[in-house]
Amino acid sequence: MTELSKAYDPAAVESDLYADWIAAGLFHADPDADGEPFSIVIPPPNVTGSLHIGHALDNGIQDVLVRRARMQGRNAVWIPGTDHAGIATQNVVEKQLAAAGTDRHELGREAFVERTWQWREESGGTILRQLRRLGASCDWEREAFTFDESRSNAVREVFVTLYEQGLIYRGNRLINWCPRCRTALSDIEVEHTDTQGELLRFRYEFADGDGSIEVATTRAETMLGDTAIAVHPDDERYTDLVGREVRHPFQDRTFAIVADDYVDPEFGSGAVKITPAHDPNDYAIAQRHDLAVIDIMDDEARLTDVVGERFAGLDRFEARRAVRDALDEAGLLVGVEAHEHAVGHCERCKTVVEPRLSDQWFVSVRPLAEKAAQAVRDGRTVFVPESRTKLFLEWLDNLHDWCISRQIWWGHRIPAWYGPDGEIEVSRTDVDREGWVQDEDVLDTWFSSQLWPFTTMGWEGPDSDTPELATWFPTSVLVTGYDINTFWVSRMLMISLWLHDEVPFRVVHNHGLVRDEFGKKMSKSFGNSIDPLDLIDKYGADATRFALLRSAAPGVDVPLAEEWVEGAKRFANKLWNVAAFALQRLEGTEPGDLPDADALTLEDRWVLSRLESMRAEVDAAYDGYEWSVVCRGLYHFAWDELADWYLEAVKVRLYGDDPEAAAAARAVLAVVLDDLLRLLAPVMPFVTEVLWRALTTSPGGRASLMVADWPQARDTLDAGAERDFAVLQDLVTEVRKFRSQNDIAPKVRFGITVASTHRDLLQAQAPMLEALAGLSELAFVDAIEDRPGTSTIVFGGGSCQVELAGLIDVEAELARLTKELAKAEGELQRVEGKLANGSFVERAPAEVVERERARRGELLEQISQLREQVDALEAL
RNA sequence: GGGCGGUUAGCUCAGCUGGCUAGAGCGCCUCGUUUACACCGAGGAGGCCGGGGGUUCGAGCCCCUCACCGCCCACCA
Repeated sequence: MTELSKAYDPAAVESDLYADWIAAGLFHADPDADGEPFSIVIPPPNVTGSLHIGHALDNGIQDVLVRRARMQGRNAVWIPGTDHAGIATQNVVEKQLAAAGTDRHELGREAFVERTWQWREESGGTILRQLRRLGASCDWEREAFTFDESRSNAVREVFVTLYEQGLIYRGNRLINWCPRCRTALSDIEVEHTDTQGELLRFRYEFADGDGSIEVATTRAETMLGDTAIAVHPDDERYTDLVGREVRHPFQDRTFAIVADDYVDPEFGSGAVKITPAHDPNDYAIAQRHDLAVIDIMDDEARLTDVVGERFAGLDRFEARRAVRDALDEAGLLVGVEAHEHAVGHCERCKTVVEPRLSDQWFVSVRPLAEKAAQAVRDGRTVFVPESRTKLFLEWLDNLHDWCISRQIWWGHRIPAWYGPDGEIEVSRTDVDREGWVQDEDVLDTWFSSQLWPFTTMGWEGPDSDTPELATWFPTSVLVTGYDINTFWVSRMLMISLWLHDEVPFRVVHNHGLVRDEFGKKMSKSFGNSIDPLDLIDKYGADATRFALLRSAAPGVDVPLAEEWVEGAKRFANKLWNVAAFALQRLEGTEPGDLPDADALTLEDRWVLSRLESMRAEVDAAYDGYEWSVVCRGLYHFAWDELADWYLEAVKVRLYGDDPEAAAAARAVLAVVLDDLLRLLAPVMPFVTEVLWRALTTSPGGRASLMVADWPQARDTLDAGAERDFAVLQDLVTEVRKFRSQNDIAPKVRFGITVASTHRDLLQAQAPMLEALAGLSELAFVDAIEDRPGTSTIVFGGGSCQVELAGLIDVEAELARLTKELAKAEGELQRVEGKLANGSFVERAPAEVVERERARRGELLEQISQLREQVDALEAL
């Protein structure tokens, strides 16, 4: 046992405790150890990142899960690591180069990659270091990196396997291109935002000079690559025109009008200009009609020479204006109107994405998606909340092939080699032959992170047979925001089922996004973001975790304000003081067996019953990922029941002169506190550990709450005790109310005369009642006889009479009573109405009707007493 | 264009399969230096549970409808 300081100071204990846990090896797990396996792999944060509030929530939840699993005796591991984050990391290093007045091309590929590795050695560990501040109990000996040797071997193995199975192919197709990053992007790396643009209507003149046809576009510059005009085959306005040629106004060429179902006759003129190289729909039409494809832009989205001298070299946005002016000049512009439409932006740098035709590598996702969908439908992986399931399945159903090649340098190089005669070889080992060169591109970051649940356990190929895989794969649960279900969760499911015929995780727990206290998204630019490290500095890791989890429910966004974290710190401090009190009074009593039933007082039986009911509720909430319920249950029990009532009630015995009674009280208090600390430990690991160690002298001397047993159900539910205690609470509360409303100082003690059906109970508990309500004595009578100069306090179980002489302010008391009377009469009216309703009495369950009848009785009683009191006061 | 979620006290939210005399935290008001805690204690004020309709003995909870807000998905120029 140790003395506790007056207030809890998180900073004073957290780092030492964390070091202590590490030194004791408590985070490290052994696949061969006993216990039902439990495993989580961290969603690897980008090496470029630093801990933001969303990570704090995500990892806080994971830590809660793994800490509880350990206490439950499971063989639990939490594997940490980071993602090399291809484009994001490359951008960071490129910015540094730009600041230094150079760029990656000047540096050269090899030196650039070298430099990026160096950057990651120096700065890449930031976020994992910060996670330690949060208390994350990761098995740091197992830290992995998506781009380290083992993970890279796995990536190559998977690429080659899928290639051999025909699921990876190279093709010249229209992809999303970021002209700033100068790389291809997958569909989901494109963010669509509604943008106000212009819809330009203009005419193409027929080649024979006889008339024209009107088309519309939001991207005027693309007309420089038009190779057809499409109309709907059933559109009578144009039936005769199909097959006719139009002349390009700025280029010396003509092209035809074609008919295609894709065209919506209702939109615009019903005729669509077709730019196969720069629009996915147009590309599809071009394929159907065997149209020419003219690529008009370079990789920075500048127009190339093919568009003709007038526009060559212009940026696409300059060109948009230039083409518009040129059309106007040529008398072809029909009109310009404001037009809102969705424009795709690069997820990483927010540049407008350009559809572009190029040679890329793709994964054919259909077969993989089907397996994944089936596994989810079969419940082999379940989503929490369940409502995400449907969304996820629908998304899987509509997947397009996945473009996996990126024209950047930081990432896994594609294991394909090209021979001098255009041969391609995809290989597990480097091709080192004269004249052969490796593909310049690297793989999408998600290609490696999709393998994470098994590569972190040492999988590098079908022959891998590590104990980690045997024990911990599939993982137990994956914790992420719902925002990356598509990016990552889906791909892990697909690839894992495809390669192993096994789901990567049994549960996907989606939490929400952290928002500010008004529900606004936290963002640096908006100035409402909160730095979790600041919170930890100011309020402690426990408070930060508790505040986040307290408003977290599956799939629901989490609002957070700094004051709420402050509130959580106050909770930690409250616990601290509860324990401080206990330490003073326990006199060495250790948590152990409960005293015999006959040694338990009413408040003991009450608190043990409440404890058990809280334990059951909280335990179930842990199982259901209902974090706010977990937190609320623990908070409410600790503060409103243990501290406010039990501790106060138990003082009578602790300060009393009956040693046996005091010993029993101490034994119960020790057990209750011990269970509470255990149940709270996963959420607030630091303060609970300090207090638990202070309250427990373990024989080994170095025991930790981290590996203490998780509380089991106790046979202590006691409805009778709860009912009886509620009577006492009600009496105490009513007396306090009377005192407060009549401005009677706390020091002033007064006696009451009680008439109650619970006379024996109240009589037995008189010392406690006197202590809690500040009474000088309790006298008992069969019935209150109303007398002038007295007031009657009604409580749920009877009433008591107070001599008013010298105690109260008559006017104020009268006003209060009148108001209360009106309220009671109003409610009586409601109850009478219900009971007067024949069908209610007939059809409602008997117990419900009975409850209303009883309520009527109580109200009648209360009203008559109130009336008597009013009369009595008025007589004064 | 499609889908999902929300609308309950000043703010942020709980309210499970309909029985609520609708709760919590923060904020607000009054009182209080009672020997665990002023990072506290006691008490209090404050809600036509978004609008309208329906089902039911009974609706914050179920159904329909409208309004507003938020999010996700989407290759109509």
